[in-house]
Amino acid sequence: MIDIKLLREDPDTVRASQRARGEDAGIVDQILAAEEQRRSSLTAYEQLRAEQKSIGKDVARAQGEEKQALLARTKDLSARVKELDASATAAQQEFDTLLKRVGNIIEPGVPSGGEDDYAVREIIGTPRDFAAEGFEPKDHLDLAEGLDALDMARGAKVAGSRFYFLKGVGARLEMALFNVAMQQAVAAGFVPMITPTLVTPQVMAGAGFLDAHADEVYRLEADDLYLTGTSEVALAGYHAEEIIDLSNGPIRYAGSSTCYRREAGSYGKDTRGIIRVHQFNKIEMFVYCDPADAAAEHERLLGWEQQMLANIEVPYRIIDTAAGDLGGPAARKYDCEAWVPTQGRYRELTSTSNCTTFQARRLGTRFRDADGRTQVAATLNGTLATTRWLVAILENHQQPDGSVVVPEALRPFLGLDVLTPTR
RNA sequence: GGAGGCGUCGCCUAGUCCGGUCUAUGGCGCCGCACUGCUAAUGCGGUUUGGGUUUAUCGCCCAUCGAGGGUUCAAAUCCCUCCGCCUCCGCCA
Repeated sequence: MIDIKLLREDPDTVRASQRARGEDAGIVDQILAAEEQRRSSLTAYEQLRAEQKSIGKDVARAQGEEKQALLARTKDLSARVKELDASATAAQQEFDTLLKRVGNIIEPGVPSGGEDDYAVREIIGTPRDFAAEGFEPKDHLDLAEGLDALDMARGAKVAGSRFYFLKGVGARLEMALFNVAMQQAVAAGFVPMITPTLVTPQVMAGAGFLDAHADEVYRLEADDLYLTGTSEVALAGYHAEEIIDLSNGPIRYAGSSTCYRREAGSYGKDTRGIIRVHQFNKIEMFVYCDPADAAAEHERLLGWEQQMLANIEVPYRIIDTAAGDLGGPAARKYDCEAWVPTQGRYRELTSTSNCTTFQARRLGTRFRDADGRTQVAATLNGTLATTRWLVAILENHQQPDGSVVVPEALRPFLGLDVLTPTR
């Protein structure tokens, strides 16, 4: 949720942000009208309510006929107060509904447009030339099956399409990767967290995942809970309705969780292997900080992602996601995309978003600034490792015989230098 | 799953039985001022959060006693539902 004060004082910035996202700029005027309505009906209610309370005190003191007269008056008043209360509540709801439809104000410099209008910020490393090496690279599924590291067929048997078993060295590789990620996070001062993967509707909505992403989310109707698609959700809810202490700098959490995504509307896309699956694991960085520090913290998160990507030694690029592809809560988003040789293109491995105060405002997470006043905190998130990283590791480090060289940084955690095919 | 107890503005706590004078008591902590050679002690004042009004301030008003409903002219207080914590019983990885 954006700041109504900003919308009131600088509606043009909000309109420009909406246009860059390809969304309705006209909503700004609707909100201003609804806000006007909200305030006037609230004032009307409060005035009458004050009168009612004041007469209430007289009632308590009065006796006999005087008391009866006051009671008659205040009975009538009571009914009118109820009416005004109802209309003030309705105006507030109308206003809230409209305000929640506005995405976060994009940061200056974010490219306008949709999914394909990203700007490439940097390209790191060079893809291997398999032709020059004299062999055709296998895709991650062929490699993993050769290593007996992945069982898609039985995943489908047990849970349906887009489910899988990581097996043997596949399971070990993921655990090694996650251990490296957690070790790095702890060294950087992050507090490790293993989070709930089921959350209440309030938390899911507060984190911003019931707006545009509602189709993506699994819901457990019998219990009125949602399965989270990232530990960001639980970590955003962690300090909901709290005033947190940021006087010692940002609070940084490294969340580890299984992630669940319905992948609705992606039928036929990425059906091979574990690029796009309903369930995977992830280590996620999540930060609460002073909004004034948020842009700098965003760069730091990107830096930690890059440090982690360097550990797996794959070529990748960094893109500055276009406004229309940001999702509601993000003001800016950088994705790191690794080169996938058999696809001849870059695929997302990490994503770091600066949500500024958007999430925290809705969740009620505030801090005390230097003047002792409460202010809405900023939240940011970024990926440190996911199951999908295995795709990039396997494909980029494969050898002609189907074996895979283990990146140096993973070896101490995996206990293997090379993964060798079993068939 | 069953029975009982509890939930008050940072922490502790009074108030709930019996609705109105609660503008929620007191202590601790914290902040400011005064006093003091310094510290301590002492005294005085302040100290939930959100919103409205005004906006340079002061101020005034509304809401907030776990959450949401209800009864009533009036609810921390009475009723209902839910949540959380504690104790006991039952069941079970």
